Amino acid sequence: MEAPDKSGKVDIPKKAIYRLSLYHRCLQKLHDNGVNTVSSTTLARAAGVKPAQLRKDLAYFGQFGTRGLGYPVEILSSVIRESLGREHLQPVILVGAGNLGSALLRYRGFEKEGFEVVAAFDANPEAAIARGVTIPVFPDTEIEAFVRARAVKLTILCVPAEFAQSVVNRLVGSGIQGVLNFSPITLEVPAEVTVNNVDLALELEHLSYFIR
Amino acid sequence: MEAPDKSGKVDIPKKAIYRLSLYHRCLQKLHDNGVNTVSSTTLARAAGVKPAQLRKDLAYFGQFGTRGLGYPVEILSSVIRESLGREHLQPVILVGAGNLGSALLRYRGFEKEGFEVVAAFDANPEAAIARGVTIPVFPDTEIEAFVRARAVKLTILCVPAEFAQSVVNRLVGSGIQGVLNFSPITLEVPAEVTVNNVDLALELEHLSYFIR
DNA sequence: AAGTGTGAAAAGTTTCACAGCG
DNA sequence: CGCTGTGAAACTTTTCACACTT
Repeated sequence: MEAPDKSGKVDIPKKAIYRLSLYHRCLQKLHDNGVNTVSSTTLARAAGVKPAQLRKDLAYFGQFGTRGLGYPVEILSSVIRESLGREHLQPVILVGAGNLGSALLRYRGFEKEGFEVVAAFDANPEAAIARGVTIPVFPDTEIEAFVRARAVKLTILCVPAEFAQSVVNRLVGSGIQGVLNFSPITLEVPAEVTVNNVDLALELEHLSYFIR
Repeated sequence: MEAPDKSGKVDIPKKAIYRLSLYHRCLQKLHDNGVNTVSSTTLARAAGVKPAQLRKDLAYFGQFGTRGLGYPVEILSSVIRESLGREHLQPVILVGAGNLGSALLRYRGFEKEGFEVVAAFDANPEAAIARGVTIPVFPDTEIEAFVRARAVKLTILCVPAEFAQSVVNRLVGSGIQGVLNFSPITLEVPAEVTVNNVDLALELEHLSYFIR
């Protein structure tokens, strides 16, 4: 009964999609522990949300539970995986392999969750390689060719703030559709491109408001 | 006329507080460029929000603008700074100086925004020091004594997921009130402690939903 | 008995539109 | 005239409460 929105997807709260990733991770953990079935109460506690919210979030995608019993861990996990568009391995590139960028490359957090960082780009590839980065690092002039050739859609952006907008313009022009932006700057992109900002100093500043 | 809530603060949307940090940063940039006065339209564009929202957000804290003219950059900047509790330099510690943690230490993003990371703690301080960290790195057994002695209220947490909860318990027990958590896990803390999660893999997963 | 699925109410947030001030 | 400050409307998201299923 719901009308699809302009992008062709039904109306699902944006925050629900964030939580879906959270549920997905919790389900994987349960699966690793050999759990087959989980109730909304238990899964919600693991994810740090209320049971009613979890049930409502899942209901946006269908009916997966059994009344009186709970949700089948493995099935629910695949359903979420599919809903998030994670059935296929997504190649990701990283642009700006300075201090933060090269640390993210050495950090295995992305691989653990099933993303493959296939290449990095920097104005000075040698410096990044010297920092102990093991994946290929190319000069930033090669971004466009690589993104087009490999049809890369996701990028992690760690360049200094003053270069971020011009780099993102080039990325978008080459076909990038999602940007995980670590530069403390508001990026301007076309509506069809999604930007997620991770602004570390901002997060600290936000915290400082709450510490009485 | 507004009733204060339990914590003694008036009812301000949580998201407005996030945006306040954003405005603060934009104002500093304007100030550096010698701008004295700014309209809601201009400042809102810089911050990536709508003018009406900016005005509403500022109105939660008082009346700072001049009708027909705009806002005084320097005054507004200090007012926000004060509202956020940033008048005084806040000491911050970092726990878990592994790959990601030591990168954050070398990265100067926090200092640039006026936070001083005064010490780091790790199970293996030598390894962190070998990674080129220049601020003091202590064994994690010394966390409690340090936090109490220096009255540290903010911490950046970068320990592996399996240790995060027990470390945060110790931090909270020592008086920490704000945690910037990089571990991909839901932390349980008392209500008076604020946790901000930065979950890198989750952000990527969230993006992958939006790339068609 | 246990636990999902869901309408409807409540709460929270954003946007509008315009009165009013400098 | 230009631009702020703000009530009221619109919209979004969360929570409740209970009918319903296994």
